[in-house]
Amino acid sequence: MPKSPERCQEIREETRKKILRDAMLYFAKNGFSGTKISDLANYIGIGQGTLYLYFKSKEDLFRELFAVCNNDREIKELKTLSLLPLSAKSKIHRLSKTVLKKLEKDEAYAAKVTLTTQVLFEKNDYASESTTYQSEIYLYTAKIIEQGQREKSVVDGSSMKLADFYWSVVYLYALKKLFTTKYETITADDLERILLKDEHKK
Amino acid sequence: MPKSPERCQEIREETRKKILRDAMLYFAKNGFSGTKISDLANYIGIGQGTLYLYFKSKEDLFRELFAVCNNDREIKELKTLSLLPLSAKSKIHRLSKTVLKKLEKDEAYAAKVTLTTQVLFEKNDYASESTTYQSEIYLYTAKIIEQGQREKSVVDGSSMKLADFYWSVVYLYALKKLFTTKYETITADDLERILLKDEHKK
Amino acid sequence: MPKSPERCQEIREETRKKILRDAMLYFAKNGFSGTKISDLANYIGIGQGTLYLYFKSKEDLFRELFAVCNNDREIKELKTLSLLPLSAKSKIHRLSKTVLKKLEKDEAYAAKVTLTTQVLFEKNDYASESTTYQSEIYLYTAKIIEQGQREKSVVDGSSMKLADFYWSVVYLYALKKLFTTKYETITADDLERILLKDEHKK
Amino acid sequence: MPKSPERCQEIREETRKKILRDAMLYFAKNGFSGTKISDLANYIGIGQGTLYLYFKSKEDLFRELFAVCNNDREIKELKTLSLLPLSAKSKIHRLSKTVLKKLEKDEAYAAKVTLTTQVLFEKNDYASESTTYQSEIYLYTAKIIEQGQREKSVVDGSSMKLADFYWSVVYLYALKKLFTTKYETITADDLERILLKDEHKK
DNA sequence: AATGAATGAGTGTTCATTCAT
DNA sequence: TATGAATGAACACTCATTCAT
Repeated sequence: MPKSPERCQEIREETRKKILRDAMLYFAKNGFSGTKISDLANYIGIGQGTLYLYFKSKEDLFRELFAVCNNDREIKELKTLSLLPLSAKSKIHRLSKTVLKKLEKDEAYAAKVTLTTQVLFEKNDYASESTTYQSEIYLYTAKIIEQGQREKSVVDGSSMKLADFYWSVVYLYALKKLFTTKYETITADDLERILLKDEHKK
Repeated sequence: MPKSPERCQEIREETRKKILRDAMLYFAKNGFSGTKISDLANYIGIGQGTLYLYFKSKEDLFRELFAVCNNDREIKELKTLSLLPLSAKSKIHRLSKTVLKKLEKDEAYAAKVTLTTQVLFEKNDYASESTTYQSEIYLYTAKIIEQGQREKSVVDGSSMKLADFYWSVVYLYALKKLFTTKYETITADDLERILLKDEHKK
Repeated sequence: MPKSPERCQEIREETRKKILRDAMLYFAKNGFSGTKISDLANYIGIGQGTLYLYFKSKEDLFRELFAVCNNDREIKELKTLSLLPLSAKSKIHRLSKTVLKKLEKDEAYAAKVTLTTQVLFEKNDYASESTTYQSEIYLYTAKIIEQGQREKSVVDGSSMKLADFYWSVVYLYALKKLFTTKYETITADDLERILLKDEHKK
Repeated sequence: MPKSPERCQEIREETRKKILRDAMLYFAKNGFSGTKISDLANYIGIGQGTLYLYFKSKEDLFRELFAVCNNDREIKELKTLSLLPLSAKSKIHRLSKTVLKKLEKDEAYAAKVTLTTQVLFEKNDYASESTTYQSEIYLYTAKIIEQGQREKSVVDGSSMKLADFYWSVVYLYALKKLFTTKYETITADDLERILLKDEHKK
């Protein structure tokens, strides 16, 4: 006496989404080896066995999670930004404001960033995937930086190094958001200073 | 006839030191729950049982490790620096150069920093100790920052926030040192830019 | 769909009972430190892990076992007997016959008695609980003995000492039952002789 | 520069004796699997390694201990007693007094008895040796009992069963001596009552 | 001969995964 | 489909035995 097959499929998809969403936060807070399936299932509010109806293993769940994190419209947005007919300085300003706002409002965003970092700690096997993803983000950021260097608004130095520096700081504050109860977040000004030559005109 | 008691004591102390030193690196690279006692013992080059002659449990070993990390002359050095009759700018310059050099040369330093960060990930119970340690480091850094703000060489804003920002970036590059095979390190200039108002005079 | 919750609870309770029952015999035969969890689980016919779903640790299992042993209707039965309007001699006779029959038929009874004794060997920490339990048994036995001394059918001497003597012999034959393959059990007459003055009237 | 070889040998023998003596008590109180070599060595007051200069293994030490317990002049004494031209009643009286006095004064005797019993609990493999030993003791006791039955002073029944009963009670009070802090010991009268028909002549 | 630090096989306990319901 | 009880491989820890001194 099945419900309409489509509806059924729909429900499955919803549960799967819920698991991914909740697991992301849980893994982010506890790390891979620090996460027990029993605790995780309990946190999500489902039975342990149910997890295995949706994912082959703990490893598999983490892998998919990680893929979801990196499969994003973020790259597109950044690409679009980099192509806009604006000064590098204002692009950097816009980017910084957007990113800090997301960090502030969206815990899932922080979790996503944290997971990416965690891979460095625990699961170096995924590092290559991570790198692939980052490289796109870095690529477009580096483009903006190079534009800024031509416009003399951005400091000298390897554009990739600077892009990495910039995003590393973003990662850092994602961690802080997730793990520190009371922290003072940096402002867009602080974040921009990593790249911008000076602020004396302000 | 027994071994000479003094020599015996000496050997014990040496072994203990060796364990702490090696375990620090291993824990830093693998995290607490990612570290198996058998692997760790193997890495150090001793039997599993030997570990338990020196430390009551895995937990206990980690705890002591963590205490060692935070019991340091570093605080003193920073305090001394903060009291020197120098401009804030040159203090910051000196500090930045010293720290980056240490990061480059001393893997143990990177490990130490990483462990402190790891506690945030896995073992929030130690967070308070960590905070205590950091707060002293932060305090003296904040003093230098305030001096710089009076001298108009350092950007405006909460001195604690800025100190936190500065050291967070240092932590970040410790992580990179330990986990990333190929990374471009930042320069002292990059690090200083976090605090300094502008560099147009350079 | 979940199993019906009531049935679930029921199963849990049954398994728990089974573990307690089987473990009692196994511990009785092998002692606490002589019992390996793997062997015990195998003997019961469950997985090692299953034991830990029902009991926190080996220690905990033993403690509960011990509590079960001492939580008994036996005390009540003895109390009732002591209050009946009968001669001490016939009370002692009745008690002796009952006890010897139980020893003969019920291996669990022997195991129970043995565990109590074992505590003396290995786990003196529980001795006080044990003593509490025994003291009630002893108390009512002593009452019967005192009645017998007034009736001149029971030998002189401290009633507690005699009660202890009587039950000690019972314990002894419980041990024999459990550990000796071929042994000649004593008769009720033999057991009674510990207390009764003479049998010349028989 | 050795001491005279004989003296050397002598010292070895003394140490060996000391180990056997102390180990007997320790094993008796803690059981075989309940005894750790480290604890035992500490109790004796020697290094762990030293034990292995005198005994091949823990097992070996226990085995020798057990042999020492059973290799005794006790059998001879009992044999002599059984052959004396005395009434069975007075033989039983003499035996009972001697045994109870030994129990009272000599902790080692209690330990010896306890070890024998322990074998039943933990190390059934030695049971046969134990039985051999006991059988001699039992044999001579049974002879006395049979004499008593002819003389009408001892109760009817299998003489071996009665001998076993008698010695079991002795064992019991050895256990009590070793493990119970405060206990009331039985008198020779109590012990004799196990065998003797009546005491109305007293 | 004596020691106690070192070892690793063995034991207690946990946890990812399976499976009966 | 959903559950959680059951499992055993894997892990933390212990302890009889060895060995350098």
